[in-house]
Amino acid sequence: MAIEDTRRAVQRVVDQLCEQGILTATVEVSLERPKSRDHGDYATNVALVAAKYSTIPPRELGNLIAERLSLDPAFTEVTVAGPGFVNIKLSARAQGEIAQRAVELGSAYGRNDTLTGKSFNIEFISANPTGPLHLGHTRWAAVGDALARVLAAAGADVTTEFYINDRGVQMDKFGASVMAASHGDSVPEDGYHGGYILDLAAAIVRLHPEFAQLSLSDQLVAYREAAYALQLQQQKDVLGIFRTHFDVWYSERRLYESGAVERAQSRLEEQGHVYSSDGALWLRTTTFGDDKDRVLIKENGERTYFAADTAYYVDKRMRGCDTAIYLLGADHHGYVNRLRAVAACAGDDMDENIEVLIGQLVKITRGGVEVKLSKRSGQIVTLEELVEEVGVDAARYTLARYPVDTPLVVDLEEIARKANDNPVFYVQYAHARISSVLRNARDLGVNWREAEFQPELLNSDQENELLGVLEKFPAVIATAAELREPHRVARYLEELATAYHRFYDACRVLPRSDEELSESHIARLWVCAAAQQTLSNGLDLLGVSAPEKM
RNA sequence: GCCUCCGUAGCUCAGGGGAUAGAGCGCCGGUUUCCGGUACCGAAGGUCGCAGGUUCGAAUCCUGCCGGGGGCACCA
Repeated sequence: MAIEDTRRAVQRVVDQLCEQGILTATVEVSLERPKSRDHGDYATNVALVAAKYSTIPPRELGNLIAERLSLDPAFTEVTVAGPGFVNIKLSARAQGEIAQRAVELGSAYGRNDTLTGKSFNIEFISANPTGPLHLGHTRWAAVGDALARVLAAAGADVTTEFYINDRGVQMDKFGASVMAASHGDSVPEDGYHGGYILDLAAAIVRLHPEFAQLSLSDQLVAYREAAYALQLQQQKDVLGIFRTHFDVWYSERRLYESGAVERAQSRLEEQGHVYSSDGALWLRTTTFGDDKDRVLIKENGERTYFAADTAYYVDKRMRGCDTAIYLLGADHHGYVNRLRAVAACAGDDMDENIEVLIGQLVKITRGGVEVKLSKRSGQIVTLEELVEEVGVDAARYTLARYPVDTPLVVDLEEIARKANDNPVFYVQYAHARISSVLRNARDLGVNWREAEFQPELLNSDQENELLGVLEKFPAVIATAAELREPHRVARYLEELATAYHRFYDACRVLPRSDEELSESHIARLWVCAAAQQTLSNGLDLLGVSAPEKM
């Protein structure tokens, strides 16, 4: 019996009390899984909350609720504790059915419809195509991709998007740097200095020897465009290795070429938030909480980067998403208010249609010594290097298991050296261990799926605990999606792995050599399969593999 | 100065108003006749930055302060 069924049962009792005039108003029942097992499978504070609407003190109210609930055969024990908590113990049968449900739903177990009918556009990373992706982008690759999967698992329609900043002076500096390198000259002072510039230059000289014949100004363009194409492809390749998929790669140039910038501007003008001043064209973002108004078109006639931002937002919405989610680094937090104001200026609801998630930066240490990241000096740790050093699974899991608003310190040596102590391996190990047990069952000719499953046999503390954890999975996904916090999935998996290991330690799954196969073994195999499925589903949400052997 | 995030065990961090504040690492001590010991059990370790407030109840919500990170462009 799932938590929601139980909650409804309690709700019915509370509603009844209201109808009978014992409560002057009914209250929404919230049910939780208590931290301590002594407090039952489920607990509710409803008596404490409802006491406001009654002359009866909380504890007595609790007794009243408990009395009525205990009539339900699904509950073996309903008690009142402390100031008035009602603690509920499920029957082994009601609890055990969870295993069967998880197995039968398979990869769909955990999916729910809390966000069904809502569409999201999630934009993350959005790096300049002027260099390799580095660690600053990596947290977003892991978190953004996991968030997209979590939202989809909660029923939402999700589009992931990467915005390519391929216009402006940075691109020209990039092109000039590569051209200089290809001529054997030193790179301009304000250019890009990483070793990758030399590699790009060498590749282009090999692919396009004819560039040398062009005039210098034509060469600059040719080198810029060739380097852009190579660098963008390199970013795509690395993200592919990192299992981070983007549905849409949206180029800033396309934004201009498609007329989206003009369309957005006229949209904003229609809404009446655009004005001229000092020879420039402004958007009145202060109406919606920004510190100052922002310039769309500069005095010299050029559009600002901000103009492109507004166009991009309007374009996303016109392409059909309900909510545009932006994942930005803490160094961009000053953009939050203006972006929200843009939405409002475009006539949208800035609490509904736009969400900006700010993530704190990742500090990297290697053997306890901080690794300074600086693109200018070329001292960078790239996403590619990280993957080579620790692997995709460890990198993704490590970056996705923390809430994004806490600064993160990751020690590269520690992740690499102590791979076995890493939480990701703990979780993966649980999956591999179960896989092994199920393999052994197959080798013994045990066909547990065809045998009768008797959930009431699962009555030990460890089985009970494990089933309880399994049951929470859909709720964990729903919460992670609702709060945009995919790290909750990782934390949940660690809890599940622990519950499984304890179960495994206490409960023999397969018959020993001198034992006959019993219904109890069958029931435990169902639990194993349910745990395996749930671990696999959860790891998949994080983009981490679920190995059958390690 | 203004905005924002953070402050929880020696270290790295979980804890979306509830009961005795948790995990991993590190440290100390245990557990195995056969299913993966990369596991499990136990011990030690805390003024949850400080002070008020709201509440039956605050690590959690509010206010102020202290300390730290980041940000405050007609840059891209």
